[in-house]
Amino acid sequence: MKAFMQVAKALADENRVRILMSLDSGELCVCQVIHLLRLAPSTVSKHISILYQAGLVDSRKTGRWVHYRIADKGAAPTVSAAIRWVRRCVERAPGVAEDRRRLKAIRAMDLRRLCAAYPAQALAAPGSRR
Amino acid sequence: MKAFMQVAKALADENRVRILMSLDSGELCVCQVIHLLRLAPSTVSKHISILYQAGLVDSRKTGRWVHYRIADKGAAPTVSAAIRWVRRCVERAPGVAEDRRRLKAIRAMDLRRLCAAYPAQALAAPGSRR
DNA sequence: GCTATAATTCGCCATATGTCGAATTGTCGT
DNA sequence: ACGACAATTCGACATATGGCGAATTATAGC
Repeated sequence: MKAFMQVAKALADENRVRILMSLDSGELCVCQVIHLLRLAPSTVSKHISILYQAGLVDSRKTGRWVHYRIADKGAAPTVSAAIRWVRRCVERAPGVAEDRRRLKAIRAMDLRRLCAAYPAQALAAPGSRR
Repeated sequence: MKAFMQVAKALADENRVRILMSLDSGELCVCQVIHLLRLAPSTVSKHISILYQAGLVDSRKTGRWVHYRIADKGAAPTVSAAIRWVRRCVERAPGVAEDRRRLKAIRAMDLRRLCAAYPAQALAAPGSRR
C-alpha cells in the first residue's frame, strides 16, 4: 500500500506525467527534460527524484550527465501496471503530442549547447507562457 | 489529459483509495464510510466528492441516505483502467484486508444506529489514534 | 591541482490540500 | 407545518507540495 501510494502521488502532477511520457520514446538527459518543461533545473531534478523514488524511472550516469529511462522492464508489477495505464490514457493527448514534437528537436541538439543554455527560461520561445 | 490528472489526483490520497477499495465489495452509505475511516462527516463527504468528480464512483440517493458505488461499468476507459490498476495493486495490502474485516461488521449494523453515532470519533476504538 | 559545468540539495515562498466544526440543504416522520 | 437528521457546503487552520535561486557535490578537461 505504501509503495502504491508513492506511485500514485508521483503520478498526481502533470509535469511528472509529461516527463514519464517523454521517456517513453527513449532515455533523456536531465538537461533535455529541463528544456522540454522549461522549468528551473532544481525543480526538474526534484520531479525526477520523485519519479525515481517511486520506482517509475531508472538512471544511468555517464560522466557529468545523468540519463533517465522509463522503468519498463524488471519493475515491480505496481509500477509497470501504472506505466501501462498512464501510457494508454495520455498517449493521444494533444499536450503529449506537442511534447513529442518538441522533443524531436531537443534530441537533435548537442547536449553541451543544451546545458549551456541554463537557465531554461533563456531558451523559452519569445511568446511562451510562464 | 485533464481527465486523467483528475483521476490521478483523486487516487493520490490514501483515504480515498481506502474508500474506493471498500466500495469494491458493494455500495456504501456515506455514514458507513464515515465509521470505516473514523473521520469527520464533512471530510468524508469531501473525499467522496473528489472521487465522484473524477468519475470513479457513482451515487444513488434513497431518502436521506446517499449510497455510493464504484464506477465499474460504463465508465470512461481512463477510469475503469484506473480502478483495475488500484484493485490489483492494493487488494492484498494488510490495511485493505483490515478495512474489509471492519466493513463486514459495519454493514451488519443498522444504518439508523450508525448515523446516530456522529461524530465518528465517538465510535472510535478506545486506543485509536487521532 | 584548478576551473568549468551537470546535477542535486537546501532554504525559502506561494499555493494546494486535508481536516475539522459550524452553518446550510433536503428529506423523513410526526 | 415542524422538528429530526443525513449529507453537503462553508470558513478557518495546519501541513504538504511545487516552484525558484543559491549553495553544494561530483566529474571532465585543461
